[in-house]
Amino acid sequence: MVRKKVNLAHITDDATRKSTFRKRKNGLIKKISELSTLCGIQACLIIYSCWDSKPFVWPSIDGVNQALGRFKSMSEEEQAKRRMDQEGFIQQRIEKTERKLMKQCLANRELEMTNVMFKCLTGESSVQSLNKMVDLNDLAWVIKKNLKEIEKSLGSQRNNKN
Amino acid sequence: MVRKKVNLAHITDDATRKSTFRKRKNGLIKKISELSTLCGIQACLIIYSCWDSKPFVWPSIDGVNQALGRFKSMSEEEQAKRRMDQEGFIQQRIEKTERKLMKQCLANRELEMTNVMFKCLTGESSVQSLNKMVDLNDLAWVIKKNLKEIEKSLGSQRNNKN
DNA sequence: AACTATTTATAAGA
DNA sequence: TTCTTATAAATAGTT
Repeated sequence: MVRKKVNLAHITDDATRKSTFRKRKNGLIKKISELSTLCGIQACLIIYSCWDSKPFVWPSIDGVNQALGRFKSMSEEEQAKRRMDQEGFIQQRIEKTERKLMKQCLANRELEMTNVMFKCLTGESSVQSLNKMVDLNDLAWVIKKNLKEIEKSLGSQRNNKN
Repeated sequence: MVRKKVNLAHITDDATRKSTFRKRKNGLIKKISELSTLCGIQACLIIYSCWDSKPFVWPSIDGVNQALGRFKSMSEEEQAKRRMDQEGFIQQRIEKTERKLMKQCLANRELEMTNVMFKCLTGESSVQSLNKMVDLNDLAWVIKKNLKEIEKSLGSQRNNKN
């Protein structure tokens, strides 16, 4: 262990640099999404790295995070009520479809935003830009995390009741 | 003191929200500049808040404005063509889902949002742009609805288990 | 704008 | 890569 104070200069070792990049990139994404949620502001983050074939863009996932924030701060009663009037079978279908839809919506948001912004910033032609579209795995990661948060939130609320 | 764990939801108190924004914005700028230095990558951060009259841009507003200038000076035809390309590309993806109509609606909003964002960045009619930004809430509403569905599903699943 | 008790992020190591 | 853990760094609440 023995963590050292970070030396603010370019990391020369390839493996270390890549590892640091992964960790700090995730940290940054978390921070910007928190800032957006907490303070209700618009923000955009673009990261180009040699390790990702496509530029990472965090545009308005902000909308989702804000929605999640509101969801989390909902009163327990509302949530309980919401849960009550549902039938299992149909919800399973809804869940699947809605997840898919949300993913699709986000993906398309990302595609558009990335496409336009990337072109703006680089002045590249549209064909080249299309090849550099957002990595959908990044989106999947965000969605997965959000869903985990929801589950956690629901779980702990439930536990509090019992 | 007695610092609490941060509640990830919109801060309602104005003074607190502003204070938090100032602190976290600085933190974010520090983080992105560190990431850039340490890992030798390119990154861009844009923050638009109601407390700053101009959007904050890192690394420099000049570089971004320059890039955006290229976009603005593009011919009308090129922009129209570009837009068609995007919609065509996205449409293909949409056809894979069961929710074509809803998606199209969102796509249109996205185009508007992108335009608005660029207007903000170029400092062009920032007041109008800010007002339009609020329309993002409509989009958030749609996504929020989806999330509520997921919430219901998760809740009933849990109930079914017990 | 400064201060710290805490939380949060993360450099190293496994 | 992923996870763990000791420590550095960020920051919420307060003055």
